[in-house]
Order: sequence, then C-alpha cells, then structure tokens
Amino acid sequence: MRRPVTIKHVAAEAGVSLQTVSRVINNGPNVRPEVRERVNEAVAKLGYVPSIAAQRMGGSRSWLLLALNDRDRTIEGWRLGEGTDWVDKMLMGGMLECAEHGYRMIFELVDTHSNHVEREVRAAISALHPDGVILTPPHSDNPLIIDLLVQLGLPFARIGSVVDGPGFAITMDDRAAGKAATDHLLDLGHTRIGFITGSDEWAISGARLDGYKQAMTERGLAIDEALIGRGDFSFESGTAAMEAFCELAEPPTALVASNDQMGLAALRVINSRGLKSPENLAIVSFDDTPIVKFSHPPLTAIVQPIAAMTAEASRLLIRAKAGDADLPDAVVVPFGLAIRDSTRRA
Amino acid sequence: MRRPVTIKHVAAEAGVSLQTVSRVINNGPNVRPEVRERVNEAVAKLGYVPSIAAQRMGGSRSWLLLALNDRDRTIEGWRLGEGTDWVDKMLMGGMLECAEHGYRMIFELVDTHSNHVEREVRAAISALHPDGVILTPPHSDNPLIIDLLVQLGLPFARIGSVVDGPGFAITMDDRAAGKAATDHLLDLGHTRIGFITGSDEWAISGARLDGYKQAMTERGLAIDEALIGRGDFSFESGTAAMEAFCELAEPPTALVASNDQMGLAALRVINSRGLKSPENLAIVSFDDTPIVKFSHPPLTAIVQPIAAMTAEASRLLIRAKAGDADLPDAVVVPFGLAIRDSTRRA
DNA sequence: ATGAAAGCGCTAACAA
DNA sequence: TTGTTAGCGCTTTCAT
Repeated sequence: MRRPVTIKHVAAEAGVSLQTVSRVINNGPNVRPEVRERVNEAVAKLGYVPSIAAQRMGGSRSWLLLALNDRDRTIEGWRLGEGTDWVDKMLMGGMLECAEHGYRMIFELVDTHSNHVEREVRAAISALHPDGVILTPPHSDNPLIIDLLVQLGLPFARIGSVVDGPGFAITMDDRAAGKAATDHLLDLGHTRIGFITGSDEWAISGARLDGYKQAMTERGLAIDEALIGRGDFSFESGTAAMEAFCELAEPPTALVASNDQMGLAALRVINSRGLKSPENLAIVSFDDTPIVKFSHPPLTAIVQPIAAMTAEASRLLIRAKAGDADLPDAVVVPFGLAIRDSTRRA
Repeated sequence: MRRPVTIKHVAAEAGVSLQTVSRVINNGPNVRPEVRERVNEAVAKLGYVPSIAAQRMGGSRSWLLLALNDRDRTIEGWRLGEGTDWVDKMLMGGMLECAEHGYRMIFELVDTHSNHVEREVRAAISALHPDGVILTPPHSDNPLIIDLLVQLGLPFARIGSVVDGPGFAITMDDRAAGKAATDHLLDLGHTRIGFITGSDEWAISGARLDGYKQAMTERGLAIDEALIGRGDFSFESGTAAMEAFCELAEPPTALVASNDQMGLAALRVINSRGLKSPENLAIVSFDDTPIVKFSHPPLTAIVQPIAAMTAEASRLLIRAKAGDADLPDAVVVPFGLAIRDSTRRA
C-alpha cells in the first residue's frame, strides 16, 4: 500500500519549491522553461496527479460539474427499460467533454415539484462545490433552482429551455426542426401533411408547429386547421389525433409528430386500419429515441442533439470557470434528421 | 453570493467546539444527547452540509465510489443509440444505492486493452481518492487493474466476473439461468431445443450451456450435439448457427440463445424462410436489453440484473469502508425471466 | 522568477 | 464528555 504521491514529492524530486510545482501544474506564469521542464519530468516520473479535493481546499477549482436531472422522470425511464436515452446521451456528451478538460461530471437526481428542491440542490452544491451546474428539463425552467444558483454566483447552463434568463441557454432550433421535418415530406411530393402538436406546457411545442406552418406557407400551401391535431406528447394523445385524421374526408398522406411516442401511436392507428407506412402515410417524428429504430417501418426522425447540447454546456461552464469572458449566453445546437423507411419512396 | 456555511458556523451557533460538531455529524460517541440535539438543530437551522473535499482532506472518507467501464464498448453503445442499457442500469442501481448512504458514484471510461490501463486507473484514483472501485466487464478480470487496487489497499467489486480473486465478486448464476431458460421451454412441451453458445472467451458462455444440458438431462432427454450451435455473441454468429439448425433433418422447435443479438438473428433467419415465432420456433434469449422488447414478436429473455448487481457492489464497498467486517466476498444476485410473445402458446 | 507563510474545512490524536 | 492541537494537499497571498 504505497503512500500516494503528493506535490511535495514532486517538489523534492525536481529540487524546487511547492509553489513552483503548483505553478507548472496550473500553467501559471513566472516559471523558466527550463524549470518547467524539470518539474514536468518529475511529475511524469512519479506519476503525480493532483488531488482535486486538495485543489478545491486550496481555493481553486473543484474540477467537478454537477448535472441535475428530474428524479421521477429519470427513474421511470430506467424502470421501463425501453431505451429512453436522455441520461445515456448526456453522459456521452458531458462526460467525454469533461474528460477532455480534466473535469468530472456528477449526476444527481432532484424532484422538481417537491417544495424542498432548493434544499436538495443546495445540499448537493455544499457537499460537492462544483464549478458549474447543468440543468435539464424541467429543471431548466425552475425559478427556485435558477434563483439559488444566481444567488450562489455559480455558473450554470439550462438545457432545452426557451425562456430567457440567467445562465447559458443551450437549445436546438425547434422551429427550424419543425420546418425541416415538413420540408422533407414536401420534397417527397406530399401536400396534405398532418401535424400532431406537443403539450402547450412546453414552449417547444409551439416552436415546432410554427416551423411546420412556415414550411407549408413557403410552398404556397394553405394551413388546414383540420390537419393540425392537438397532442400532449403521450401515446394516447397521438392515437386520438391520428384517428381524427383518418376520419377526415381527405386524410393526410404524411405526418409530422411532435415526438416519437405520438409518431409510433400514429403508426399503430393506421396499421390497425389495414394501412401501411410509408405507402399510405409517411411519418416523421421528433427526438429519435432508440424505439423508433425498431418499429415497422423504422421512423424517420428529427434528432435531438442531447449529447451535443450537454457537451456545449460543459464547455461553456468550464470556460466560464477558467475566467473566459465574452461567452455567448445562448447557444443553438444543430439538430439532425435521421431518414428511415417511414419516409422512403413516397 | 452568501458565504457557504462551515462547521465553524454550526459550532458557534450551537455553542460547542468544532470537534463536537464533527462527532455529531459522524455519529461518533461521547456526545450527550442534549448536546447532540442542540448541534443537530444548528445544522438544520443553518442548512449545513459538510464539504466532502474537506472531509477527505481531514483523513476521513471521500464519499465517492468510482465505477470503471470499458471505453470502446461504452462509446460504441452510445453511438449506436440502440438502447444498450448497461450504463443506464448501472446508474440506476449504483447511483440510487449510493445516494441512500450519502455517497456519490463517479463514472470513468478506461481502455482495458491499452497498455497504460494502470496509469489511467491510477490517475483517476489519485485525483478522486474514491472509497471504493466498481469494475465491470471486461475490467472485472483485468489483472493489471486488480493488482493495482490490491496494492493500493482500496476496496473493490468485480461485477460479472466468474474467476476467483480478491475483491467482492458480484455475479448472477448463469448456469441456473441457462437451466431456467431451458426449463421454461420444456414446460411448454418442447423437446427438441436448440442452444446457441456465446464466445468461449467468456466463462459465462460455458455456464449457460451447462445449465441447458442439466435441464435437458433432468427431463431424461439426450443431449443432441447437432442442437448446440457455436456462437460468439455476434449477430452474424447467431445467423450462422440458426441457419445450420434449419438445415437439420429435424430442426429444433425451440431455442435458447446466449444473448439478445443472437436471439434476434435467429428470429431474422426463420422469418426469411417464411417461418414465424413462436409457432415454428419458440425463442428465449439472454440479457434482456431494450431491443428484444421491440422485435416481432418480442423475445422472452433472461434478465441480467445489472442494476441489482451494481447496487450490491455499492453496498458492499460502502460497508467495507465503514469498517464492517465479515462481508461476503462473493454475492450471487438473482436473475429474472421476462416472458414475452416469442414463447407464448407453444 | 522563485520561495515562505497562511489558510481552506475538516478529522485524527491528544489532552483536559 | 468535551475542547485543543496538528495536520491532510493544495493554492492563495506576500516577500524576496
């Protein structure tokens, strides 16, 4: 059980003071290249890695980023085990970006709706002293959490939040995505395109619908209100909306669903009526969770860039902590469009 | 930006010394109930939460558990986005268990095959000073990592490792699972049951096969070597094995596949021959990753208890750090059997 | 350009 | 049963 290597050992090995080693480690100024070299050699030779606990105690960074996710939502996703991959994607984007900069990302589950959110968050921060906090929906819009963070003077990023406010706002352009989804169908020759909205409680629902409308209008097509179904992101609401479309004298030949669940619901509805996709209905959904790859046919979907958004959040927070000024207070991350069989050969 | 609350503030508030507060926080002895009460009130009033960095500096626990996953495997899983949910399940089991005890779990990706594994692991440990380390396959059997941990005197758990060695070995009973899968098919009335093995490089492959053989033998059925196909966990190997079965004069009416990929491959093979499951072939696969829920039909599968194993690992490490003696050095976690349409109505 | 001193928040070991 | 002392490993001052 060897004693761990500390900064002292490095200093002794290189024949300099603690302070000089510290300067080298932190890329500080005022060190002759020659000395710097010698210290680095000692570091390498001894396999020295600074203790982040000690660094933090010394008044420097903690090299920790705290990511807050909604407890119920996350656990429910895990329990179902159906591949809701928010957490996976966050890790992919956040962890890898953090690792790039010597940072670590710590996950924490918090009840948004509980009245002691503030206490939960405060406790996590007191224990960890993170250099920054990443908020995911629905925390991204929680005023209690945001106010606390502001009060604490801790840099934070709000992922997927469209409301203005302090902290870095990391989003995708939902309006543009709604337009891209619709354009894809228009390009395939469709003109009667249905749209199923998300819940009004989410600002992104309106944005996605706006994109649809813009795409239609730009091609000189009138907006037919009968082709706009009201959903709330649930499978059931998708089913209801699609069934209404089917009752129309002239049902849509293509559909944009505001999330995967509703897209799959629509597919199920037409299947139960003996219809198929893409022959009778081309479908584009939003989010691109794993499930849409396994439906028959697999669904074309707008890819929500969760990993990229989390990576961007991490990058900004790390730069903020490093003292970097003039950082954008909002970043729009490009979305993707995964084309699959539900929109092939129109 | 309020100054954070430290142990000093609590001490002042309660009118006692730092040490007494420390004792209360750590449930130490030698504190009058009355004083303890007073301190707790001060803690609650001030919303005090100890800094784990400072606790660790003071020579106590770091309240951190380090979980090591294979870099390539993990990233590949994320990249594909097909819901390989090892990480998700680990978080679910590990994080929740850790939270229960005031611990945090930090994830780290490490290249098993790299020749600087040791350096990578050592660096993570030096930086974090975790109280314990959780190893997942293939790290669980990596002698470089294991030796390092032993040398460091750090408690660690090896998940899914069947080889003997130091550290806590957390496993599921793969032999029993192989038997349970086979028994399930036997109970349905099948007698010609095929088996596709995993790669010989994994000890679990042999265990699963043994379970199959035992189940067959116990029912007085002979082991037909022609019904044992050699696979290596890949989709392709599953395809090859199933195709060989189909060429038999008397093909199997049921199948146990040593993982989901090969189970899905078998399903694909029979579908391409105009056959269906479960009518022509009842299928049970191993692992129960999300994808088997979305095949047609969904596959019955042995559920690998990843969350439970990680939770158990966390529990043991935390207890070990707490000084708990007589802990088991091996724990077998019960597996599950998720029955789905691929084995209904035989 | 470098080193010495003080202190971060906490816990061990010791004394009272 | 309590309080006092001395660190833990590092980074800030501030000297030199």
